[in-house]
Amino acid sequence: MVSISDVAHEAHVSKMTVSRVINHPEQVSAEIRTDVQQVISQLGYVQNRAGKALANNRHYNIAFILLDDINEIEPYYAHLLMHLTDALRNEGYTLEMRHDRNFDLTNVDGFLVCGARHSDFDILNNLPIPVVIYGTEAGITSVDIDNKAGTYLATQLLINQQYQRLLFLGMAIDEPFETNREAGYRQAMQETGREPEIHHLPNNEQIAFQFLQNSHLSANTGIIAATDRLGLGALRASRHQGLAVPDEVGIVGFDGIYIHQLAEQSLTTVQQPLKEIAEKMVQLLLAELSGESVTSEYVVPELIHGETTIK
Amino acid sequence: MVSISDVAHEAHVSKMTVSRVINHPEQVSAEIRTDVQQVISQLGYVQNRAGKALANNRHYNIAFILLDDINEIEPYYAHLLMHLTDALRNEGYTLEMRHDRNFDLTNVDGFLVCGARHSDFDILNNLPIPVVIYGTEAGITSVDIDNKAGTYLATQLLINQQYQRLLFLGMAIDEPFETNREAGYRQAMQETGREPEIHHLPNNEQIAFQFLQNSHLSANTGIIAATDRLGLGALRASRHQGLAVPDEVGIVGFDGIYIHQLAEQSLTTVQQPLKEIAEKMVQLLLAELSGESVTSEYVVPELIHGETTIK
DNA sequence: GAGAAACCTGTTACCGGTAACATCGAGAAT
DNA sequence: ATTCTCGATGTTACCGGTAACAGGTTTCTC
Repeated sequence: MVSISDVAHEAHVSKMTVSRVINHPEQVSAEIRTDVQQVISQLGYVQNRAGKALANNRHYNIAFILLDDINEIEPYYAHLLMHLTDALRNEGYTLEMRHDRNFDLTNVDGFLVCGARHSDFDILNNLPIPVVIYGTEAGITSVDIDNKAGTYLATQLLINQQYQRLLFLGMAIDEPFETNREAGYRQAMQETGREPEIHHLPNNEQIAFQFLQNSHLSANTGIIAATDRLGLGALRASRHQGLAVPDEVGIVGFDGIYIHQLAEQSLTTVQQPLKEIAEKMVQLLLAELSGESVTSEYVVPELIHGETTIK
Repeated sequence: MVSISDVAHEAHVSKMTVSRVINHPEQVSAEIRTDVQQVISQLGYVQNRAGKALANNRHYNIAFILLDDINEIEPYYAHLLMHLTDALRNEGYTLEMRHDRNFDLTNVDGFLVCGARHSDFDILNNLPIPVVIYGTEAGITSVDIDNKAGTYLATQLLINQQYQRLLFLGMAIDEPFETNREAGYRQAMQETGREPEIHHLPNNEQIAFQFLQNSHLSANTGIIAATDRLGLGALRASRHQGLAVPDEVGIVGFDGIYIHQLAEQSLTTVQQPLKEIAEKMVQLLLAELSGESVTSEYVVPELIHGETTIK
């Protein structure tokens, strides 16, 4: 592996000049700068992360902490992880995965957290290194999807498609993302003078399926599900009861995890833009690391039209 | 963060003695050793990876390269990744994810590769740092599941359950894992004097579903699927045609990715023991890194009884 | 009981990089 | 012409850890 000394020697300058060309190119004369840059690309020099880490009192390593059950969220976990890694790699950082609540500070510069619950926020708020969470909570830098806007869009879609009864399948947990998804539905209903009808269930397609078997379904029903898993349960129940989807029952899920696979019909859904989320999380974390003060950000969900809504 | 110097100072010894207590404890007198160990745990000292990396001419970072389409294999990708990370973390390494064919050597000590195809092996064979692949190929250290044993078990199960016709749904690719899965089926068929019936399809539940709609199904059929996705398609087709599963049609998948979710009935399947696979991969890679010569390993698949086979 | 060997601990130098300071030459100011 | 300033580069020291060697005791050997 070629080191900064090799470059320095080859370019007949000191290591320090090479370092400057990389980190503060404006401090180096144009002539020497191009010389050195040429030698760098000629030798294929890449900075050694360990050396840089030691000199800068950094680790160039970020811990990604997954607090959700991995079985619950595999599909988007994998994608989020991939996008986070890519974004960090571009900045010379590695991503280390964890799935416990130790928040071990050794050899990491910051935390990216996914699936944090109320009970975690106290600890997260008092960590001595930067933290960015995926989700919403006052006091912690976060990136979140606009959940309310998502279900609002979904509900509007089903309203426009003339379904008479509009049902919301929510999750049986007390977390902001659930409350907000419900709020989006409520708002769309209220604006069009409809009575909301809300059921809370565990986030499981089988349970949703069974619940809807108990005479909750009828023709001309639109179902707004708080998650794709619930939406998938609704799809199965509809088909099982001989109700045509989307002609008699329309369904919109939330998350966008089943687009590529599995569903008997592809689910219309509110998709989480995972790449954008990952990039924003990394951007915020690195900004915090360089001492900037940052504010939480929201991303806009996108309605993906599948085969469970009309047209 | 407490450094080795802090420990040395507190324990009234040199840095070198502390280093020895950690890396070569047998070289230090019992008395001093316990002293130092006590100071270490008292101060909560943990080695700095960057310092260690620089001194040892290592990076303590491994690249995990995913060459499969992430959409194809999300579910087990997420789990494999988690187990790999855990195993490496125990040894002081981080795992860095990639999904391209660059095999960039900078800042990594070795590669773990998943989803490599024939065309990749030339490059992999000539990399100057250790590589362990998930799968089989002569010349490259690998960990693989015994695919043949898996389908052999699956086929035997369906034979024992008295299904008359036994169908194998294979994948339409020419890779060892496919050939071996087919071979396990063939062997079990041959040993019981049956005629194999094999169809090759793209690995997609919808395609399997449609294929089986064309009069390929009948009562008293056992289906051995080369993947869970094909198995899921078979399950849907059976149900759609009013064939009772498992009473009239028995189905066994392969991979174990749908155990926790999604299927209308849980799929009986040949499960890949991902934790064991991950641990073996890491163990082999680290052994190679310390100069030992290693040989590829196989892990034994386990039959998971779901609701698509009898009892 | 002297020399050798074994054992234990400390010292030095280095891994690759960068901050802080030192140096040097050229042009500006007076 | 002399000093001042500034821009460009080099030198030194250090980040945290470890290999290689040095030095000091103790134990063994005959």
